[in-house]
Amino acid sequence: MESKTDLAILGMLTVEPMSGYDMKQFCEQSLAHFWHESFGNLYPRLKRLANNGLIKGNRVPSERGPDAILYSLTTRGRTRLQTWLLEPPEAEHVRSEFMLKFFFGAHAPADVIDQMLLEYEQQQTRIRQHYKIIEETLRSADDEREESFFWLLSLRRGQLLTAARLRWCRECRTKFANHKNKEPLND
Amino acid sequence: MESKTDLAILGMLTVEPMSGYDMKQFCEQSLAHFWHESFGNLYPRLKRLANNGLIKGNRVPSERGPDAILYSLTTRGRTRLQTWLLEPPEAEHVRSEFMLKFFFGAHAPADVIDQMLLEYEQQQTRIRQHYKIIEETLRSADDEREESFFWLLSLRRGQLLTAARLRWCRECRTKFANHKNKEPLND
DNA sequence: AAAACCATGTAATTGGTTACATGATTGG
DNA sequence: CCAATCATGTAACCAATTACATGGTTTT
Repeated sequence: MESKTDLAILGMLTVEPMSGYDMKQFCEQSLAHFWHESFGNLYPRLKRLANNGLIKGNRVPSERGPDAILYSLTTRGRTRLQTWLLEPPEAEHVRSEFMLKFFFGAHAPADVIDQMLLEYEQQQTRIRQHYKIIEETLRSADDEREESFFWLLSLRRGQLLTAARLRWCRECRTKFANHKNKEPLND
Repeated sequence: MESKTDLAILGMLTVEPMSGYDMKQFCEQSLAHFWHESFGNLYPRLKRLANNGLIKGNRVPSERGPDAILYSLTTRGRTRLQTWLLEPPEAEHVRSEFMLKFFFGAHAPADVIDQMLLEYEQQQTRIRQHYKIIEETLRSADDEREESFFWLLSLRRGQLLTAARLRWCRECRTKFANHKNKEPLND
């Protein structure tokens, strides 16, 4: 009954009270490189959590649009989050269509794979720029929140991984340049 | 109706004819760091694909156990694989429970997160060793298959990413050592 | 003879996506 | 006034996991 989404919600509410809409944005801005949520999942989960007393919601007028439901953590919710943090994380079932395609890339025309790599490189470059902005925001915030220690390290991980992906991309594209004259597998 | 699993199956069958059991092993050995399949998903998919004429299966005696159904690509299957490779990969919905926990790590006792990082580091070290073995196997194979170009580059990506994760892990654990005296957030 | 591995399969469940519907508010 | 953004919600769908069931073969 309890999904990881529930825990993500509880986690986000430790940052500050949020609406479902806020959470979607928080996912896209701050958790994007390791977490994802959709509205169709978020809203029903929020209702359930409120019914179970882990969060509570108040209808409030929004500064920028129609009324929103601002949720905040209850004691039970905070406790649940803390016990979850004590459990070891479950094994992940990764599925990267990009890498699946690349792995079987011998069966595609070379320039198609090359193009795919180019777009991947551009995407990673955009991500790198995004990280830079986040880093400035985090460092310049004189909030001095305890959490910023973990937020900066999470960011750091994203930066190291993006750098590695970019390096791989360039290596690939170089090797590809020599390889390109050959035709795709004649199958 | 068609899932990515179908394409993964078609892809694996370009390597050689395989049974469902073989495919599960292939996923665990060769695609592990970017693809995952379960039996409960694989077997029904294989039947569907065979019914639709994208693959065909023959019951054969196994060298090491009970009879197996050896599947191989049909012309239609190979064509489907090739057209899929031309399409750009879909955006991925990443969900890393490990990172979710880490991001909210300020709400857990420091030594719990430290332990989590330690286990993560050990896991990545094991993966690195696994890659080393695969690399030797791939390089020493005098198959000289066209595909090995892509296989080695896929491996290379795994190695770069694992190195980045290990580096991050060590950075984290160092910073943690200084941070540890502080208590978890008093919430 | 038991344990471990080989091999295939099905049923129940579930967690989540997509698409759709609605409507308020703001900015150009 | 129109488009974009803000905001919440539901219904249909689906892909995949988990758990279960079965039984052959090899190794110890």
